[in-house]
Amino acid sequence: MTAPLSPAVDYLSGLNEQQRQVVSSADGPCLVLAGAGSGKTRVLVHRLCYLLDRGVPASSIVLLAFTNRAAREMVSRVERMMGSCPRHLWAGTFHHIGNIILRRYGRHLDIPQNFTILDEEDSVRLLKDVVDGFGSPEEFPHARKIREILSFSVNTVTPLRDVIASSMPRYASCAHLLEAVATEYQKRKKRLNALDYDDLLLQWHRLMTREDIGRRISEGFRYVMVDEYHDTNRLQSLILYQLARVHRNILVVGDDAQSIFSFRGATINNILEFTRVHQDAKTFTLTMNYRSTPEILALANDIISRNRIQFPKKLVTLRTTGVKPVLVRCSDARSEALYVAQRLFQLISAEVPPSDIGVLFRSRYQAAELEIELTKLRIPYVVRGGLRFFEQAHIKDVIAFLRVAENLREEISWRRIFSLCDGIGKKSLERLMEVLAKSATLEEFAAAVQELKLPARGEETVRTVFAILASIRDNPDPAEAVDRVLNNFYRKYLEKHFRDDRERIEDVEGLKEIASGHDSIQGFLAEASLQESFRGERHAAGLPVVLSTIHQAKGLEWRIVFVIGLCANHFPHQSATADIRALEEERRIFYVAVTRAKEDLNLTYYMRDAFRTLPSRKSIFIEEISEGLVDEWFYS
DNA sequence: CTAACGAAACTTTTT
DNA sequence: GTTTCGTTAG
Ligand SMILES: Nc1ncnc2c1ncn2[C@@H]1O[C@H](COP(=O)(O)OP(=O)(O)OP(=O)(O)O)[C@@H](O)[C@H]1O
Repeated sequence: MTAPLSPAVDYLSGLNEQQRQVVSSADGPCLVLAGAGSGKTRVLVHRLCYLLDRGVPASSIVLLAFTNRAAREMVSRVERMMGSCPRHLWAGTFHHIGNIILRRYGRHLDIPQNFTILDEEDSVRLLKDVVDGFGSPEEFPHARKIREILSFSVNTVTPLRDVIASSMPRYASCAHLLEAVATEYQKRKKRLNALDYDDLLLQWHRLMTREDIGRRISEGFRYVMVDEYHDTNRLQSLILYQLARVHRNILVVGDDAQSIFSFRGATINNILEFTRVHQDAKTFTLTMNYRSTPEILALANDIISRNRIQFPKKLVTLRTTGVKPVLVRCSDARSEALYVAQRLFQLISAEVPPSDIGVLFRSRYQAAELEIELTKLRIPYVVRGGLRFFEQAHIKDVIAFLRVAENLREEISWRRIFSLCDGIGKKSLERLMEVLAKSATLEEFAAAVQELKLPARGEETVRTVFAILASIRDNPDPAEAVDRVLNNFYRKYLEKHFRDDRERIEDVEGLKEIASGHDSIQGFLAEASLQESFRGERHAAGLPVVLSTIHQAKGLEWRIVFVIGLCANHFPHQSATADIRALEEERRIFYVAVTRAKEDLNLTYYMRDAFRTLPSRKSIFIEEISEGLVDEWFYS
């Protein structure tokens, strides 16, 4: 290999000494432990460039991030720095990488190449079906709850029984029944040729522990890098261990104070045990914050210092003095929305780029009032959090057609499709499912349905469905497929059943546009279940203001940040106030929100909840702020 | 057997 | 706001 003309030293500029150390010497297992805004992500990007520059093939590097958006952002930064796009770099969430690997090597585990990925709603539906089959006599948790428990058990690598005993003692009495449900659920997934989100990790791990194939995969990955390591779970740490077992070049970066995903099994034990699990691991720390003004950091430090079960940490900055964070009291949720909307309007009128502004909240519903006001003022925005674009009912309805075209056995989508059919009710649906179970091909199924003597109207709609599916199979172009479903069937359904059919049709047309970026249905379906895109994110007019849950704002930054809804009733979340560990995690969520701001931080709360007779008051996280760290305003 | 209507009971955070 | 349940008419 010839020496590159541009020396690797380029990628060491724009870094401080501690950061340079990591970029140039993070071989072997390395843990970078550093606070918010200290340049962890920047270090990963520079390290990537450094490796590529020295001739490491992109295809032998895997970058695991918490969201696909974050991974894309890092890759595009690499691209900007190197001036070219690194081809075949592995970058994405654990689930995304797991999906690719299982498509490629799944046959070693008897997983067919065309498996369907069940999203959360699909899993719950399947579980509900299983539970109904059991006929629950006593008090039994809701399918949603069961999914949560099973998922937690998989992600923490803990037997179901232990999960129930430790976090769901209420259901200890029916633990045996829950285990039976779990077993049946696994069987049903197998029969449907489907994997749920947890399986993407679980089966990937199973694959990695196979001596032959696991070693071969690991051999392919010379460098493994992980961002946001504090929000990985035990199963993920086991995958990483196997993934890096040949070359042992594993670089993880994280900050225990920003761990906010314990509800899906994330644990800072992964950080704490890293040097023990990976022999001879090096530890690096970055101590300088480059993001925020001293005033913002003073508040952040004050907030996190209230946590008892937390390693003490103080952020230090070189940035010059700015303005104190502002705390604004409003009368109710609407007036808070009015205040924020007006401020945004002023800022944007004063030529502040909307993309410099972020509005953050604990829960998705807290953005509702603000959305109304922003629409009135014609301020473009996107909301990140809550229901993803691909999880909307009308999108899933259309996707269901592509899913069964791809995987005939996938009953969840069949049920979905048939319940859209005029003239098909509960009884016909069950009969159709019985026939499906006995059919090996689409033709067989269609033929058997003819014999069924469905009600006349039902018969006709079902025939339309089969015609559409046959045409999708003959011409498996994703965009064409979406178009055919919409125009030969679904448009009529929407017009008949919904007042907001126009919007929904627009969404489906948006779906078609996304589909046109794919040449295989399988690739398109993977995007639909694994990408975290939200409504309006794609075709947003101009640069929209971002409204985001704090969870979705991880790793991001804005010059101006608003954190809204800091009321006792909403933040910390109600169910998290009793348990100290849960409460401290809520405090970390607030800490993450505050540390997103570079220069200008605005905190708002209100005194009256519209739908409650109880008065509201400020969040305890606001109450406990030390004297003199914020300026208090009132808005009415 | 299906469709349509209204009441009631949920609604944290994510892949 | 949305899903789920029961009731009733066709
Ligand atoms: N050496 C440096 N010189 C100048 N700016 C820097 C330096 N290191 C980091 N920054 C800037 O500081 C900001 C925070 O960096 P980065 O996002 O990498 O931090 P982080 O540690 O990943 O933060 P978080 O933990 O909040 O995700 C970015 O705007 C980045 O460009």
